[in-house]
Amino acid sequence: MKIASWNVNSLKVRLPQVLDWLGERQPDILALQETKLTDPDFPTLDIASAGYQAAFVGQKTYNGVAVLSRLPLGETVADLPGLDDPQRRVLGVTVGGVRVINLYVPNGQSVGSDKYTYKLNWLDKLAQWLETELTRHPRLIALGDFNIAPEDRDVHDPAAWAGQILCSDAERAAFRRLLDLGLQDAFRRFPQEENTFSWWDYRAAGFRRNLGLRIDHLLLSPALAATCTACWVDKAPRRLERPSDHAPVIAEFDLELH
DNA sequence: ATGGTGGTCACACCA
Repeated sequence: MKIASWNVNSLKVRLPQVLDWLGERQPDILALQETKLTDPDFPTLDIASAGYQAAFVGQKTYNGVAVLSRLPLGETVADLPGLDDPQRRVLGVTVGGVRVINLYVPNGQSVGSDKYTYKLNWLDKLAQWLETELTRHPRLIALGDFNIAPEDRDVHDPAAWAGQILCSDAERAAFRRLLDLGLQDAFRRFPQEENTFSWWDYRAAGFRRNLGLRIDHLLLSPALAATCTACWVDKAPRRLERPSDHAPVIAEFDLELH
């Protein structure tokens, strides 16, 4: 069983790449962020033709999340409890006994800005909700674009990024709080090459020079972590023409969904 | 100093 996360930065533009990638990698579940589509515009038929059902919640221009699955989708939720938020950033779905929580964490813009305050409050509400969800669902994965580089080794130039947005102490503390709930960073359960990232700025030839950050994560409950056999970043789609600025991250499990 | 989107054809907003 494979579960993946990919911030596609417009599903309208990236749909051909997503369909190709589904065919190549054959994930059981794919969580998408930044679809930037309203629900009537979601490409349900194209995705069904590829063999996947879809749950989605979107808005015009910004945000938007979706979960694609080969198996039927169960209980769905699209809001963080305690946060009255028109921004479509959360989609929880139960698939084959696994609780899948797809997240597009706010970017935060810059430390100290209004958007930064919103991000930290959002992460506080997220932690409270995940604590509850973990009591209800032993097998849980919280995955997506967290917009947080958890440690200096997740940053191409830690000195330049020190204290900056995506790397600030408060953001990293919010990420650690999720780990303190018992969630495990799937990527760090396995040996990895140094300077492996999941996002590279479009500007200044960031990808070619590997000036990236690891901000896309798959966090596993203990029961799910026990079955995880691999976690890796697939850089291939980032090399294509007109790529997303993020690469997909995949976790593999010794587990059959049913 | 790039890219996606929207609403206009030049630029603002967001990442």
